[in-house]
Amino acid sequence: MGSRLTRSFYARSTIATAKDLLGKFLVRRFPGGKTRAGMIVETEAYIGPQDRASHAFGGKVTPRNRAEWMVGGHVYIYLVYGMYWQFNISTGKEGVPECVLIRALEPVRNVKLKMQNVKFSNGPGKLCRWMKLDKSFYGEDLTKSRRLWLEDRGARVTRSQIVASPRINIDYAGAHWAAKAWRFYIKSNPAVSKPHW
DNA sequence: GTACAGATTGAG
DNA sequence: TCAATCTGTACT
Repeated sequence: MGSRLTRSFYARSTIATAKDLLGKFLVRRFPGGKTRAGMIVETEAYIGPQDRASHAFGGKVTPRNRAEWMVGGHVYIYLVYGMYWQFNISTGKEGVPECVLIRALEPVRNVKLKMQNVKFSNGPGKLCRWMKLDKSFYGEDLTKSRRLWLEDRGARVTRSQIVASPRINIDYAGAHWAAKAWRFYIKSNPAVSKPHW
């Protein structure tokens, strides 16, 4: 269908990648061959070690966050609140702890199967449940994986369609970092997660 | 070993 | 408005 995104797409500026991810398609292939796809409509950039909201703040390396340090295009997935997976993609060069959190997808409509509903994927925890993503994907290379990758299917998102706003639920990072407009979403898209402003 | 809070969600 | 639910991380 579309063309898979390659290393050069991810191994560069995190902010630019977070914006360019809007309109790209996340594709999941299940055992047996069935696939499920959704268009990315909302992202957030995390730019450690200086970013207080980042898990790599201060240059910290832990068993949980080591995937953040990988070259762009690898999966960084972790559990929050004891029950929700958060799907991130590493960005930049190896040794640079930056990543993009995928916060919402617009399901690709499948006329043959039952209609997909945005309610299944309009939040970071929900989209992982919908795509059946968990710790087993930790560190997976999206440029090579046979069960998870990203595609450009020709959808165009213009600069005027991109809204930048503060990231969600990171008040612990302090006013300065919480105010950074590093959350990006497609204007008026029905699958964007709750808080709009 | 123990304490504690979190890049969320859905129910009340 | 708030509980669910559990692991990583910090500290004793």
